[in-house]
Amino acid sequence: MLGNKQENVKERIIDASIKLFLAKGFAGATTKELTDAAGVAKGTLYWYFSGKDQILDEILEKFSHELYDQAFEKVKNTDGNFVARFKALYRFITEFAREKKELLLVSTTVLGEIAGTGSSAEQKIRGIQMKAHDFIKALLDVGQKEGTVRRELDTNIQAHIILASLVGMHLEWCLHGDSIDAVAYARAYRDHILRGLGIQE
Amino acid sequence: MLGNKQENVKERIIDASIKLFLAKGFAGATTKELTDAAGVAKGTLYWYFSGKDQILDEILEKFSHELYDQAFEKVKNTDGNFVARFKALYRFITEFAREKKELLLVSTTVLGEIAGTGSSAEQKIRGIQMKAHDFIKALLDVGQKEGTVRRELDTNIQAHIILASLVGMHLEWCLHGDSIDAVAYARAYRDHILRGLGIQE
Amino acid sequence: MLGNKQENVKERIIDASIKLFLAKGFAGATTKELTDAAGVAKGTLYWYFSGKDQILDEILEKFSHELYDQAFEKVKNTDGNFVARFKALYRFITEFAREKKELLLVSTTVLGEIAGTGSSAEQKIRGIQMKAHDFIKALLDVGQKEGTVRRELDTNIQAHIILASLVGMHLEWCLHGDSIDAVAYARAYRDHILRGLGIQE
Amino acid sequence: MLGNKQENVKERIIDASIKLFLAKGFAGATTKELTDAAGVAKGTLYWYFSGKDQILDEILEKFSHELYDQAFEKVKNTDGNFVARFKALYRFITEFAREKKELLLVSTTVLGEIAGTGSSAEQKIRGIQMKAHDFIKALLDVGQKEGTVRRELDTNIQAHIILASLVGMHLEWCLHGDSIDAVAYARAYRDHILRGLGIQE
DNA sequence: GATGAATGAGCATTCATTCAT
DNA sequence: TATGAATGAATGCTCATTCAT
Repeated sequence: MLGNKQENVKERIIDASIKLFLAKGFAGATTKELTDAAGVAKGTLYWYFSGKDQILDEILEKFSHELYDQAFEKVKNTDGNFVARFKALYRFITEFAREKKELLLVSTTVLGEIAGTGSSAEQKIRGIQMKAHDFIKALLDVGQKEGTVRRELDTNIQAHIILASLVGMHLEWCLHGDSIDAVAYARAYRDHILRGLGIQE
Repeated sequence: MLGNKQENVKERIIDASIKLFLAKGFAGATTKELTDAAGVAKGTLYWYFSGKDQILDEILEKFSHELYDQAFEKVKNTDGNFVARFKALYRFITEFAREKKELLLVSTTVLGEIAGTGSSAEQKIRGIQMKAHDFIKALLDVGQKEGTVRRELDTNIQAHIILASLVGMHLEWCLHGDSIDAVAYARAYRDHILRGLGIQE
Repeated sequence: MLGNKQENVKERIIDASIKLFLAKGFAGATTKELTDAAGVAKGTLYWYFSGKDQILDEILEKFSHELYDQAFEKVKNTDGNFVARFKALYRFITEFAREKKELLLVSTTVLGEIAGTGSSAEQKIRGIQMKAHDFIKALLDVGQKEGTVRRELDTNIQAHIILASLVGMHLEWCLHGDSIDAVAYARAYRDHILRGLGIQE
Repeated sequence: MLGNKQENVKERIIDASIKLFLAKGFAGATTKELTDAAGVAKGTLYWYFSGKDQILDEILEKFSHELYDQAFEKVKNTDGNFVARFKALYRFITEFAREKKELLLVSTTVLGEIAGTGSSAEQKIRGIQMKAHDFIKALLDVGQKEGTVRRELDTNIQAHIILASLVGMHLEWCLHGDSIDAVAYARAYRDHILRGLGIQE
């Protein structure tokens, strides 16, 4: 089908862009590199996207949908107390990180580059972060009610801390990815956060 | 003295660069903007620096020296157990963050942009992170020996986690700086990490 | 009939092109705009025309035929002296300008854009102008013989002047079309030219 | 002096642009051709101008000042009746056309190309034309009061006609410049207009 | 030391044209 | 006939860097 082929080209451009934005930054990756890597002509980029900006936008959209939306869905369908739900969330994110490492990393690393530019990508990232923050805060609130999460903690701040920890962890993976045992690291990180919330296993 | 004036110009360029790299990213800030903000002519930049790259190098050098070297010095001169020493470290970093917010942030945010480029700035950042990691690991090792830090934790991984948390925290400040009570947030973050290490206050 | 439909498509492309060349100039109007306005796909343009250039060629052809050829025919069939024939010519042009304003204007306005390019369109415009010049000169020569047009005037130059006046008038309509009473203006212009030829009404 | 050299470069770019806009149209002349013809690098254009548009703006500014402002000044300082003043105006324009042929022509030929674009150049052209129209109308009004210009003519329309005639004459020069005896043509044109105003020599 | 005019490689983007369907 | 995805040369423009003054 035509539809398949078309989507294929668009997908190839996005995939190439994810890899190149990660390796060279958003500003550092040129459209020529993008299209060369995708195996299409320069002009083809502009048939599928309005410009470089929109590629980043679609990457973030994809990230938001594939990671957070699905993660939240997963957690909603998980029974048990806060610990079980947080572990489910963490497991999903860790698995995602293994399969779609670059998609996760590019969303994190581009963040510093575009923060403060007022671009539509920045709006989108802020939106994603806000949604994630609110979701985690709601999770923590339930955790406090059921007595799993320490009562005296400010769930708003703790949600910020958890998100910041995740972002920091992703950046570490980006910088030291090869020299780290990702599975052990992720588990240690998860337990660190749980202890930080006053939860002893 | 001439010497003073020279240093003054160089310092002005660095200060302007810190602000602009933070606001627009490294690639996004142009040399014209840098020199305009510093109040010098375009050519002057090349009297003091070999190019844009070297400005970033010197910023990272400055960051490494002013934050980590001094922080480590401070901690070395602090008596008491791990908790006291970690709090001293954390206090220094927090105070630094208040006084030289941009210097701290630019070092963090530029990170994602240049990771994977193989530039000299990337080497420098990796070096700084490694030094910081080793220092914190050593701190944790001592903490384990004195019984403050949980024995079963892998201090190598925990050092990574602590560093990642700091980086994540700085990025949060960068993105949501205005809507966050920095002092309360920093204290909560510190205690979160301590609990993550198995330390109950 | 298929034949009808084909002509219809071609006609639609030409009509859309006339409007767009007028609004945006020849170089300023893109093939996408042309085909969008005509309601056909981009590729279709190349079934009916060899390229953008040929559209302009056909517009000029159409213009040459519909305006000048018919105007000359009309004048040839008009009895009476020079004044009657000139008025007939002028009336035809004015009526044409009312009905097919854009066709007339595009032929005039594109002129400046393509003059000196050596394109086939330029050849065609020169040819049209030359034909018009010769026709008007012949008209003036007869006028002189019958004693209507002043004897001492150089009919070659006067023909140039009349043509230049027509072109200038059309450009004025293009620039100030809305703020001008076209009928009064055209009549005043006609009488101005007649007086310029030494003819008092 | 530096000032001289700088002005020289800017002047060279403007002169080259006038020639190229005339030969290839505004859209048809590329920045590379402009800078090659001026003997400077591509980037230099952007040191002196904000872009191609601004070159056209400055050309029109120059045209407005050098032709109309000075022509109007000349006419104001001319004694005698309308005929004397109109001849002075015409003489100035004709002399200008001989010395700065291209500047005059480019202002006329670009007109059709940019009409309707809403560009700043279009605003400027309209402004120039309006100023010229008002000036000529005022001249005609005085001519009517002193009894030189026919009373029953609408000076507003006659001013339009005179301007349109001038524009048409310039375009003729552009198209048939080489095959026309400019001096004889200009004089014939002038007398044609005067007769059109009801003035017999 | 300091300037800023000048450079030109490189950038994102446009668009007339082609061609498989 | 008609389509529209794909092309790539060409465009206007940017910007790190150089260098004569």
